[in-house]
Amino acid sequence: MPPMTQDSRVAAALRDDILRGQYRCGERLPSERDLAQRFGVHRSTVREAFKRLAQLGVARIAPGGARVAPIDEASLDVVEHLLALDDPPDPDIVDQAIEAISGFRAMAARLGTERATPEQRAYLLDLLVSMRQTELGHAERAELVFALGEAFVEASGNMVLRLMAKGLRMRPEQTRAGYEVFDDPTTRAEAEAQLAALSRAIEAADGALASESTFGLSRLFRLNLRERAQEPHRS
Amino acid sequence: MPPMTQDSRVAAALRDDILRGQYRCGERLPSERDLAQRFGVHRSTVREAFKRLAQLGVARIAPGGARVAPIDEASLDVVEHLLALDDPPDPDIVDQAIEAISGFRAMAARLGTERATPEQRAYLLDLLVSMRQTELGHAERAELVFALGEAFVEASGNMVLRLMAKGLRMRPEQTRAGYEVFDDPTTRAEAEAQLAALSRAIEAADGALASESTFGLSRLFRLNLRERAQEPHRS
DNA sequence: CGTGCCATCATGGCCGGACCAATTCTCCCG
DNA sequence: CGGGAGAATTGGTCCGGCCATGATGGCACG
Repeated sequence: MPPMTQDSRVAAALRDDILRGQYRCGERLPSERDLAQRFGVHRSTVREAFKRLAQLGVARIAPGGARVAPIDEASLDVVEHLLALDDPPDPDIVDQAIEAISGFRAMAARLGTERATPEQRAYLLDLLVSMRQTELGHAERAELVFALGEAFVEASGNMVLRLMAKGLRMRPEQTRAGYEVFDDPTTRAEAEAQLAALSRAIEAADGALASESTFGLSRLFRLNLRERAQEPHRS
Repeated sequence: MPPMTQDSRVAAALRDDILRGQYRCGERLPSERDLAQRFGVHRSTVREAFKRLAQLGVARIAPGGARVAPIDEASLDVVEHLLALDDPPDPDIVDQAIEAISGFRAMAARLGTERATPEQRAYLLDLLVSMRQTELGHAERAELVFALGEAFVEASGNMVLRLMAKGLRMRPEQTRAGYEVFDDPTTRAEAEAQLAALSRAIEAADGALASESTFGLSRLFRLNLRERAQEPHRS
């Protein structure tokens, strides 16, 4: 869908190389002229790719040579690419992302619950009712969980939150396994309890309770997902 | 400190124009050739600037014309520039940013508290003790508050959290007024209570309590800051 | 008068080459 | 072995040009 231009191709290749750790932090990348020859493009095309890498925060480009930037100078946007690097991605990265998303959802739930209009509140409760239906495939449930997060962000009316959410979206197939918590009777009961608490929180505009129950729910997903990731693949 | 290259100059000018709303969303930006003439640079320089804008997510560049992208396609990194646009910046943006930061700090406090090593826990408690000192200027207090947030993020050991934190840093002078809560006896008592709760949370590795008390503390700052912003300037 | 189609133009994508200043590298000298 | 001068490399910017693709306007037709 995105027009595959040459400069984006080059940028993607270099970005993935960097994120994969092919160049140590601080190490000099090949020169623009070298890369131009290697990729069979003009130097100005490589320069455009470099500008994107610099904006992404993975490279620092300066006279004398472009160098790999320390990871903590990167933009939040790199997370998306880190998760897309391999298939399956590094389970460690996935777990950290899920954990961050759990925390973020708790935060969105709090702010959203405190600010929601009556209509938004009704919609949120609607989503929760849907989620408690017995017969739901993992895909449908994943969609509801996603929609719930988006609804909280929307209800918060906070643009910064929206931008954060954008940087934290994961591909559905990477989270789907988490929803198996609804298959096991024990974990299902706990999930149901958290959903009930979340409903009460929304009705009462209780941000703290919304935050807690959302985090508890996300933790169930996360722990389940981590167990699944540690099992040997059966495909 | 960053070398002021021509392309970064052009990119900054266009970015600020866009963020200031000079171009409506979806509207076509001037052509590369026009801008090159307007800024007195070569077209390839403008192209490099465009690539950065595209990576920032504020412009979508395609054959036929570059267009302004909808705000929610932007990177979290735009927040920094939104806050730097005017002096003083739009109080609405500032308030949303502070709110998001409050939520983020609560989330970091939770994850950090649950994961901290004994050494990190000791350091966190140390910071809290420092913050409860009576004689502290707003600047020193601001530094401590900042350090506390960074310490929680560090303790969480979560890289995604680190990246989020980077996108949420505010300039000290924009938050300093919030620390006046320690001047008023009433709010000071409340702040002290939250700090005490946070200490207990860290000692007990109680993530939920850490989250609550951190959010409560941040809210004090935020409400105070908002009041100050609404007062007429006395400078 | 409205409408759909086609030629034309403008725009971005990319290329080849060039010059400069600053950095980095190399090698020789002390 | 250390240091400094000169050479090579590198990024920053510019020039001018070609191409394919969207945008645009005018013209013929209904």
